[in-house]
Amino acid sequence: MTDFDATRFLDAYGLRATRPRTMIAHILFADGRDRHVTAEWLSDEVGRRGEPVALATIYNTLHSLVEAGALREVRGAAPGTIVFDTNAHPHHHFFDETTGELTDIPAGALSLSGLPEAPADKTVAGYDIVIRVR
Amino acid sequence: MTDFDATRFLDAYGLRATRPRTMIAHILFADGRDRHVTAEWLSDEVGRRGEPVALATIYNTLHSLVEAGALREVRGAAPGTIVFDTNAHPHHHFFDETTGELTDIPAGALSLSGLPEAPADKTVAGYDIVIRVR
DNA sequence: CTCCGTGCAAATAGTTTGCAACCAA
DNA sequence: TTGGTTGCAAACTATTTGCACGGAG
Repeated sequence: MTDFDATRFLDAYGLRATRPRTMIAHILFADGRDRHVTAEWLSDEVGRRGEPVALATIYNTLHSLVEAGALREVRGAAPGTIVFDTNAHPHHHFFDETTGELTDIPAGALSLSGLPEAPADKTVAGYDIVIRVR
Repeated sequence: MTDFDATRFLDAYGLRATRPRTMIAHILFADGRDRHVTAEWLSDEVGRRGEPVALATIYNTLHSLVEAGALREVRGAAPGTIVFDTNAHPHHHFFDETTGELTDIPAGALSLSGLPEAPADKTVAGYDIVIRVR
């Protein structure tokens, strides 16, 4: 079984260990796998495992986790849905236009050459590369 | 003045020259500049120049133009809004996280090395690079 | 004349907010 | 105790759809 300690995990990110957050942390981080989840999927999954959590709380928690740095919001997926990535480190994605599925591109498999300068008095905060496949 | 012929332009893309389409073509393509527009901005701009057009028609037209290849949908901008780019050729963008503004990156200023293989039986349809600045 | 395109209003989808009740520290 | 959290329902934003009317070819 998993020896994942959700309370400790949340604590490390400065978040109180409440019931919803504990469940969500388990689902997302217990096995250390990289996941791409939507609020809706997560809500369903929470329901499947026990007491449901209000959708608004799902969003709250996801955003808290993003802010804390445990999760990353992925841009470039189908418009109209936010995808959260349990891999918070910089990396890029395949986006399958047919299925809407998002897959990681193995780190280091890809790099940019000639990163242009940011416009005046702006700094580059990062970059997202989405390879669209069909 | 502009010698832009919207009817001819639309015709070239196989689209009938109706009033809404003519107005939109003028706004987007008359001066040949590259533009990033949202449906809402376009709707306002149409209103500013004369008879308004139903928002649904704005969307219809934009999608027709995308399908025809005159316009490109940009992924990776602020979630929840579709941005249409009058530059239909492959190129990439700066996304200003503060203002939500999208700017073109001069073509050729940027290239990708080590484009990874697409997952099994998929083909790469293209890629979008968004450089986030702050 | 015919059919594509349009306008309107209503429907959706996804996400956010306001606020009272609640509970971890 | 007390301020951070939650749940619910209602609000919102962006986009899409259904359907009758209208105009381009």
